[in-house]
Amino acid sequence: MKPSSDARPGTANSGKRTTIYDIAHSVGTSPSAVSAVLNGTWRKRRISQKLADRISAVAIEQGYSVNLQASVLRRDRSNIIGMVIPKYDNRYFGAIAEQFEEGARQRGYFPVITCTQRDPELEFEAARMLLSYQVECLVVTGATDPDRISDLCHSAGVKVINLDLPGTKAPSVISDNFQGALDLTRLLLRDWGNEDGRSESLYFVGGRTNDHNTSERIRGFLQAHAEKGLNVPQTNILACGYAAQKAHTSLAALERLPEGIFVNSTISLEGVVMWLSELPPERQQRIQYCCFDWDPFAALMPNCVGMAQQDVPALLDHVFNLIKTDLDSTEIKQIACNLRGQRPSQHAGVAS
Amino acid sequence: MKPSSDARPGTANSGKRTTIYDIAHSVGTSPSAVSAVLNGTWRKRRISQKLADRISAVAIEQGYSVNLQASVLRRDRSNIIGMVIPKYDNRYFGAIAEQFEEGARQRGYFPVITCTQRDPELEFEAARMLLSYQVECLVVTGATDPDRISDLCHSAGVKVINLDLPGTKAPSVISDNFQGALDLTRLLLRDWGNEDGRSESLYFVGGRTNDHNTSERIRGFLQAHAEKGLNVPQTNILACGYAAQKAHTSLAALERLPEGIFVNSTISLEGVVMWLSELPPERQQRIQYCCFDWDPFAALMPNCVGMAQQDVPALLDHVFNLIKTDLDSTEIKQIACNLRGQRPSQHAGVAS
DNA sequence: CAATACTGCTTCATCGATTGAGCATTGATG
DNA sequence: CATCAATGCTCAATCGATGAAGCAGTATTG
Repeated sequence: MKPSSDARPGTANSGKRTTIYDIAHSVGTSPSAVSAVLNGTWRKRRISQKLADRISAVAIEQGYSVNLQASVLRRDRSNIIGMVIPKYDNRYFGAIAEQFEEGARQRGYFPVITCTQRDPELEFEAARMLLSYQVECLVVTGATDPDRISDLCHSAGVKVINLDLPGTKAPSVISDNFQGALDLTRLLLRDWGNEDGRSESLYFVGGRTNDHNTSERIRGFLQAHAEKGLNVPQTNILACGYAAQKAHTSLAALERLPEGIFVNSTISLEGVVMWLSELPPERQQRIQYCCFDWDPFAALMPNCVGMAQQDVPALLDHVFNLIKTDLDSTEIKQIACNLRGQRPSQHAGVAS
Repeated sequence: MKPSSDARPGTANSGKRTTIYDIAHSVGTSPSAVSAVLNGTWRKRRISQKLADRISAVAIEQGYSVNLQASVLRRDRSNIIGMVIPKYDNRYFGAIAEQFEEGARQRGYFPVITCTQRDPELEFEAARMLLSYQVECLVVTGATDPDRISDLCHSAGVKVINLDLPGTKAPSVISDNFQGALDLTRLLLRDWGNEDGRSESLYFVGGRTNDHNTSERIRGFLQAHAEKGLNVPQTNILACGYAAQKAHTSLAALERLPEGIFVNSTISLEGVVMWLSELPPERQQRIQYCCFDWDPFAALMPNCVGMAQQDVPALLDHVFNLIKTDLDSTEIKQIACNLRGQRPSQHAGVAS
């Protein structure tokens, strides 16, 4: 026997946590029998029903719970899977986090998520930390430099998957940003040049031109304009980063008001609606927008023509499939977005 | 020396993770020297600068990272603090999660958050799981039955703190729901009986009457009515739970349209605005609402008169203070909310 | 020059759970 | 009755990191 033999049987072992040694002592058996009973391998290890029952009873009575540090250390598998995510402050990342946890639990994993505030250095440090906790697999969501983290994981023999933003050194699962942006822009441009008599090209607000998603969305945005024979001046692309304030500032700096805006994320949209709300009502009403990503309130705002909702369940299904099949490609899987148009009745409300 | 001596020095130890034994072997020194160097205690343990440098170099070269399972098992402290949270799908819980992580990291802890989908059984299981990971402290956010989790933690000698919803067996940090609801209701009732000629009492939508926050908010709601000499019929309280769909259904079932609604959470508000958007525009415009909790888009919706934003930084400050001082009271600390009124220009927009 | 202090490292037990190997005991078989 | 198998359990090594104790060497002191 090893530790604390001062456990008073029958009373909650206050202070220190109960171990299998405490229980073995109370029951008068060996730690290995206790271990077998409590981790479910006791039938295989030929422990009698009677002893198993006694051990279980004492374990419950003393409020035992395994020390997973010890357990994981001994076994080869940790059952922990990690996720690095930039923020929790919008529906997209919120849904990813929730469904990652749910999917992980369903598959018998213990999920650990770390939020890294879009800070590349923190992303890397968080990944390192998760590796130290022996994660079996790491899902890197929306990372600025996913390849650096891929290298880290490979050298530790840990599976990595990129989500939302692709990398070149691990399989990636992302949305079909080009098609989504194309559809969304078409929706906003649908009535352009008709009844309303609008003819200018749209503005594009938010994101960073050097990130893959933004550049793909710009490509879709431009193609939709080309289809209509519209030319987009360089100055209409305001890829000002992912902060609400930046979008606000960029728009406020414009000399002439835009007629329509393609907003690159709900975060940027916060800045856009803030800016809109500061305009006089009659000017507000002229400005329509659409937004990549979905939010239940934003979708019902008066000037919102449509949103592209990323298919989070499908994204995570693919992630978990990759985890299972441990395919070690560097393929980029693209998932279609769901286009959500404005509800008709609200639309009517605006027109009044 | 203990494990894998087949490590080829100079190459990434593919497959298996590098351990201090591998490094000790490569450098030609002892594991304990390696341990001391890599965890920073080497000066205290009188390791020479020269040896420390060689060890560090090899560690970096081989991509070493500590096995925290082993490390935590050996030490008495884990540095892990856990949080159980119901959802990530709104700004309030999103902000709590983000700031919990940030605050924890600043204080040298490793935060682990688990999302439990408002499922009491999952809340309990998740808490149990976090205990198995040797958390030093557990923050239980918005739990249905926090006391049951408190018992669990006490028997394991682990500190617990309730956040958002109070319990009786651990210190709690919550918002001042009564005062917040009182202020918010007053705001919505401000013009009642004047220009608009409205005289009915408001409706209260969302939450559960048997949860502390909802009942406190109802108390504030009623008091604001009493101040105006308004009587609130029992049928105006629609505490239909925390799902958007429930709020929608409850409102749709009403025979007469309400003139004003106090919405108990942004989740419920989703159902409310959905319901509103389905009404004909001229009826929509008559219905004003306010909402406990804050969301940047919801705050700018045409019919929104105001929101009560819970003070997440202050809430978490108190949580971390409690963790530090390990006070074992069962006190309930209440934090004031910030009332956020509708921006004037948007208001004007609605009136037009 | 002996006693003492200091430097720089290694040895080994330990944290708690897991698991292959092995030891009694009982029952079945030829 | 000897042999073999099955049953029910215990022993002890192990996972990787940690740190108290200890052991050589070198430097300092009286």
